[in-house]
Amino acid sequence: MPSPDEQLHVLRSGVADIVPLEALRTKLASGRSLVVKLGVDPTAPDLHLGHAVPLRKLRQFQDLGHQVVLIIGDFTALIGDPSGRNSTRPPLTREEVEANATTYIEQAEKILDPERTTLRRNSEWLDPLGFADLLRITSRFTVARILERDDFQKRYREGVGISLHEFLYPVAQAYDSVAIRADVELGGTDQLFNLLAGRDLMEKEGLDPQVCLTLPLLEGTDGVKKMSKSYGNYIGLTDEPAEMFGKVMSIPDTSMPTYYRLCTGLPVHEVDALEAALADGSLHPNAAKRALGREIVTLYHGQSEAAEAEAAFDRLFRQHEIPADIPEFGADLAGEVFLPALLRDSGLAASSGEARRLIAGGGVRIDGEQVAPDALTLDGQGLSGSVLQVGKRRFIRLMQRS
RNA sequence: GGGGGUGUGCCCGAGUGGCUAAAGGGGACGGGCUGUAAACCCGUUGGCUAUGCCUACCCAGGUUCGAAUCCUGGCGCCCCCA
Repeated sequence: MPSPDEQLHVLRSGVADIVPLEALRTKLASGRSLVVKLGVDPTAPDLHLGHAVPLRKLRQFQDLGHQVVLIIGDFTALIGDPSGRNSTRPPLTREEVEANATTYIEQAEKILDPERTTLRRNSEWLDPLGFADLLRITSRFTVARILERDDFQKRYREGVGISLHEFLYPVAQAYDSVAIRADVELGGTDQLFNLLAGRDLMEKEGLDPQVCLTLPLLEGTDGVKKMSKSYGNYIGLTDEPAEMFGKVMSIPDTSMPTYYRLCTGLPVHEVDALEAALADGSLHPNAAKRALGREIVTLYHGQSEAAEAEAAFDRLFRQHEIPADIPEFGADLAGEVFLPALLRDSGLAASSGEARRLIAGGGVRIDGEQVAPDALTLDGQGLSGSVLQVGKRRFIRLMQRS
C-alpha cells in the first residue's frame, strides 16, 4: 500500500472537497483497508459518464487497497432524494427500482474491482426499522439543521411544498453510513449536506465519523449544464462506440481537463502533464480530444472499437464520406417521390413542414449532393440504394419497399 | 377566511378588440467558417402534398362581423392581511 501522502495525491485529484481532509489523512495513516461508501438511488435506467465519475473515484480507492461498499438505495429511492430539486419527486414503484438497480449494477461492474466491492441494499436495514427506532434516530437531528439545506430553504422561501418525508431522506442516508461503519462516503457536490448528515449521526452514535468526499458534477457535452439525460447533453455508458467518440469530440475544449480527470482511468500524474501541455500550447487541442475520445471509448467498448470509432469519425467528418453502416428505410420509390413526406416518414425530419425548411435551407443531401432548395419531388427511379442525409450526421439508405 | 395580482409558442418574455401563426431574447436545428470545439456570420423555428386550408395565447362557456386581448365560471401559481 502506497504512503498516505501518495494516496492522498491520487485521491484528491479531481475532487471538489474533502471534509475534513485531516481526518482522511489520519485514516489513511492507520494502514487499514478503509470502508468507502457510495450510495446510489436507482431512479434512472440509463447511466451516463456523470454517473461514472464517483465510480471511477471508488476504483482509485480500490486500486490503493481499500474496500468499497456500493449501496443500492432501493429503500431511499422510494423517498426520492430532494437534493437540488425544486419539487417533490414522483415516487417509484419497487418494480421500477429493481429494474433500474439491475442495469446500474451491470454498468458499475464494468468500472469497479469485483474483488474489493460489496453490494448492499439499504432496505436490508431500513425495512426492519420500527417507528420507535425512527424516533430515536430522528431525535439526533434538529429541524433547523435540516432546513439549512439550500434546496429546502429555497423551496420554503418560494412557497413550493416540502413533504415531511423528504426531511427523512438525509436521515436515511446517514443511517446507511452507521449501518456499514463507513470510513469515507463519496458523492456529488450536491450531496454534501447528506454526506455531512452521515458524519454527524455516526459521531452521535459513538462511531468514528466518516470523511465526506465530494466530486464536481460533470458538465455535459455543451460544457455548461450538468450532464443529464433531460438536457440532452449526456454521453451514455452504453452508447455505440462511434456515437460515444463523436459526442466526446463535440465537447468544448475547456471541458477537456475535467473529462480527462473525471472520466478516464489515466494515472493522475499523466492527467497533470496533459493539462499542462494543453495550457502551454505544446499539445494541439484536437489531438488531445481525439486521445480523450479513444480513452473513453476504450474504457467502455475496448481498444479496437475505439480505433474503429476514430477511423469512422475521420471518414465521416474529414473525408466527408458516407458511413458504411447506416440504417435502411423502405419506401415506395416507384414513380415520383414527395421528398418532405419521405423525410418525415423516415424520421429525418419531425414534420413535413420541418422537412421543407431543411430542404430550403440546403440541409438535405442525396448521395452527398445537396438537394435544390425548391425541389419537393424527385424521380424515384434509381433512388433505391441511395443515401438520404440531413445535416452532417443523420443518414438513411433508401430501399424499395418490398 | 379576506384583498390584490398573474397564467402567451421548447424556455423567458412583449402584446389590452382587426395590420398576430403572435415582437424580442435564449435554446434548438440548418448553412458558412473550422479541429463535428469555441467565437463569428446567415437562415429557420405550429400542422398539412401548401400561393391555400387547419389548429393555437391555462380550461369551459359567452359578447362581437371579428378575441391572446372584453365578460362569466373553473383550475394553477404569486403577493398582502388574518
